[in-house]
Amino acid sequence: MPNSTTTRETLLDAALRLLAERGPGGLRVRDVAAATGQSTMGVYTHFASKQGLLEQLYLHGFSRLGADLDAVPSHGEGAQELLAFALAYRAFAVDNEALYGLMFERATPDFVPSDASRRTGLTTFEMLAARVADWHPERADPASDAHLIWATMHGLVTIELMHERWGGPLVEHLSGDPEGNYETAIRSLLEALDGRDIEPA
Amino acid sequence: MPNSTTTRETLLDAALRLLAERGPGGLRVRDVAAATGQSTMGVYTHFASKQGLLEQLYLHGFSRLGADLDAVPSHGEGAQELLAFALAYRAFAVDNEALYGLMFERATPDFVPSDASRRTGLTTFEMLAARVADWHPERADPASDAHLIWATMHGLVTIELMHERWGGPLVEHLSGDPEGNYETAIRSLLEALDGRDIEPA
DNA sequence: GAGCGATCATAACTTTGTTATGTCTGCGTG
DNA sequence: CACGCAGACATAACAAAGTTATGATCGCTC
Repeated sequence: MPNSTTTRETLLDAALRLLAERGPGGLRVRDVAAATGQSTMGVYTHFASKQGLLEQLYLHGFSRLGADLDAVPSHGEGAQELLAFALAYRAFAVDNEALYGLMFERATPDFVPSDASRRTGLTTFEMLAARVADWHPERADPASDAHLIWATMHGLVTIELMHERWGGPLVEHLSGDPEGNYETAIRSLLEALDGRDIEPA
Repeated sequence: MPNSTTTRETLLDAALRLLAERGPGGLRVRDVAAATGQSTMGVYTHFASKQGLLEQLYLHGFSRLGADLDAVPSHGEGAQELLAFALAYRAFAVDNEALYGLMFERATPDFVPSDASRRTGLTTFEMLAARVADWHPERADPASDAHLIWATMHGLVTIELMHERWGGPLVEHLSGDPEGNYETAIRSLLEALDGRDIEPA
């Protein structure tokens, strides 16, 4: 198999490009193959099915997201570092909207990642949990805070992307500066969580 | 048109049932029609297209959600009332998983609600914003807090549903009592936002 | 050099949304 | 009362897209 991996990579690249261009709903097996000059069967020989192809894109997405999040410097002071982490998370979602849809939204109707792939995705959460644990080591249950923070990041990003996709007003109050709104919201949450310790009810 | 609206209702009911049974990806026009004893064309005469049918389900969902949220008593004391509101929001999502997917996730790939429908959805956010404004009238920008709270509710619910759908461990730490985890997270957020006022940095 | 497995093509099959076309019923009008 | 027309519904065909069946080619191994 001399260039078989290369062909595979070519197909993956084409799939990634088409995914980004046309969104998760517009990714067609025929087009992926045609974009590489192959016949439709190429996808099936290399990925067994559309599911298999999507799974590779899914894993690729987590690999990229993991790299982006790792690149956030960890020497920051507490909340500042977490804020940067959260901003990197949003940047990934905005810059890779379709991929984010595949990974975290249900943008591809019948795609269900395998257990192994899902476990890979888990590492992303663990990266966040580690930062949270660093932030407040004395907190009894950092995973609980990490859960809340992740849910907030994900919710904010999802709503922003929905906004962007649908053009129209969803929460018109928030149009204008999405990144600023996101930062404000995350800052609110972090400061709030910070204050909670200082002021133990 | 003697019983035409009735036929329409029958189709809508069947569609809702099939949506709940098989999820958004499993809703087929043929099956909706067949479930009512009609031919496929019945859907097209009454809803013009699958999009049209989905749009009615979308509106129906918001109607139901609005009723559920309105039913939350508004005489509660501040955060307590908002917590009940948030729990009602989650209950709707969990009890109407597929509908929630249609309304707020991208579970139906190519469905895009019309502007009018989207505006209807906006009222849900406004209901939350009103409660938040009641909660802390002195807050300068209640819509901003409402945005954060909605994003958090939505994020938590989305992650929980993803969990449930995929069976496997996503954040295994959180398996066990989803409603309890949700309540804890929301309570954290609300207490934290509350504390932020008392302690103005 | 023969066979075998992997890669790739052509073409057919299947599902599902959609459209074309026709029938029938009920109702308002001349 | 006959006419015709509009809406509801059926049958059947069409189109897009995932998939499978089948065959051809090429390289590698025995």
